[in-house]
Amino acid sequence: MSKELSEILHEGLKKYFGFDEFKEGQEETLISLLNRHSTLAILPTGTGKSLCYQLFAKITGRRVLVISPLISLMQDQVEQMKYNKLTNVVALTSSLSREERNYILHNLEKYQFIFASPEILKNEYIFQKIKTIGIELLVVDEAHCIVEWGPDFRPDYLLLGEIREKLKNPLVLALTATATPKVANEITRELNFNSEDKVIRYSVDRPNIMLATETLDSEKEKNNRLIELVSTIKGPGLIYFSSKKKADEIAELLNKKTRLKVASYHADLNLEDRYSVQHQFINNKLDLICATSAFGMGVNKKDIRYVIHYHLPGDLESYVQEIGRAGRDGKQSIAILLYCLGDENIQYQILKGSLPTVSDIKYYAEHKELLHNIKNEEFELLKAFFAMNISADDLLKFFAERKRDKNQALIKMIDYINSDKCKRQYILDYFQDLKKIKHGENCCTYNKNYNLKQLGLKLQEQTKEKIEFLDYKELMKKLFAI
DNA sequence: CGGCAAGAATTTATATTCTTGCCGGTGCAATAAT
Repeated sequence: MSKELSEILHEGLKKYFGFDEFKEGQEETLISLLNRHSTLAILPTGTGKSLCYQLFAKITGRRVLVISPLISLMQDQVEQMKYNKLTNVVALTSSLSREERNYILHNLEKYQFIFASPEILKNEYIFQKIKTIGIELLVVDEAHCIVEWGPDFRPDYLLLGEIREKLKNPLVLALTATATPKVANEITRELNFNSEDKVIRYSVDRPNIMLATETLDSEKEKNNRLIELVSTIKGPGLIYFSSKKKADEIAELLNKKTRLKVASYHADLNLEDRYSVQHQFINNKLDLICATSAFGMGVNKKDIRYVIHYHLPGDLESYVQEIGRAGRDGKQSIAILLYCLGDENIQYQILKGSLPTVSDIKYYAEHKELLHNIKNEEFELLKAFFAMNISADDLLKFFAERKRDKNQALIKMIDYINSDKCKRQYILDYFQDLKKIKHGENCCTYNKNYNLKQLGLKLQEQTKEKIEFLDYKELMKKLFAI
């Protein structure tokens, strides 16, 4: 495009960050923004997505509001930016003391970068302050949260479009590492993109992560295999579970049966323990973490060598996010999914439990006043949707659709495990990624098919070519020093 | 859903069969009680 813009950008990159070259996607994103197009940038993990809005703000002098899903993430970002001499940064969160908060709100115009959660913007007083000083770029970090969390976990993620309107429609930059075209569409729709706006997409493929799935006959066998794997592959490593209890249990088992230092990580840990575990892991004081999906976002450890899934996640987006934490240093790494027939029941139950039942929706639509007295967490969602003035009929439709979508996504996840075609190609196809890969060494490995019909799940037939696979054990030997 | 463990019940005098219960993730903000 414009040569001049590119020059300005490179100068800024050198001046503010000390780099000579942009990473994949950064320059394209910046040019799109400078041309006044709201932009959804889907860039693989580790490409430095935050540099995009930081450099944009430095060059244009504009004020930025960054929507971020986690307080810890905001705190890390603020710290990181201050370290990089970007001092006019603040995170507005519930962890601030009354004094800090008052001071910040009274001096808000001093800050060029403001971090906030979707929830805190519901606070009228805080929102008015932000609105008054004026926002010229609205950044939505980890934008897949809109789709992943908005409909049934953090409904305030569905209010971001409204927030944008109330802020007088500033330019938007949405950032994520994983989004299928469908998810990307939903993100741009929620954020009121128009036809001029841009979606920048780079391949989700991570060539240095070998993909493996193994099917085992029993939990015992799975545990033995796990012990074997973590004792063979040189870490650091990460094991994902769908259950907090199992994560604890296996962490204990591995501490006993191997020489590794293992800790578990999930939402039952208090903040202190979470911090402690994460930092010990980052500083190589721990070899291995047994975690639920609570672990990962914002964890910047470059040398994770393997990610093992003890349980399957609910969809391939989550799977790609989770395995993407391996090999950020570009070195050969591996993702192994261990599967036992029936494992998907956990996900299926989680799925069902995350959505309000038809009878609850119908009942409370008629008796909304009763909801005010219910403290139970699971009714918070219904409260939030009723507060958005959505009719019972629309809600029923909405959740039925949500359930169908999540079911479909789970079926694809299971199909990925059982598919005997190239795993990498499978993922690329799922994301409708145009990159064509050549199946070869260190690509993937699979085991034999299981009868999915036995699970009561219907599947679409996939056309597939038979591919020659290398010997898994030989590969393991070659890849990893024992 | 479905598999498994703990406890109850049945008789098989101490082991077996039957029944019941349980599993299952992600966080924000703001408030209340020590």
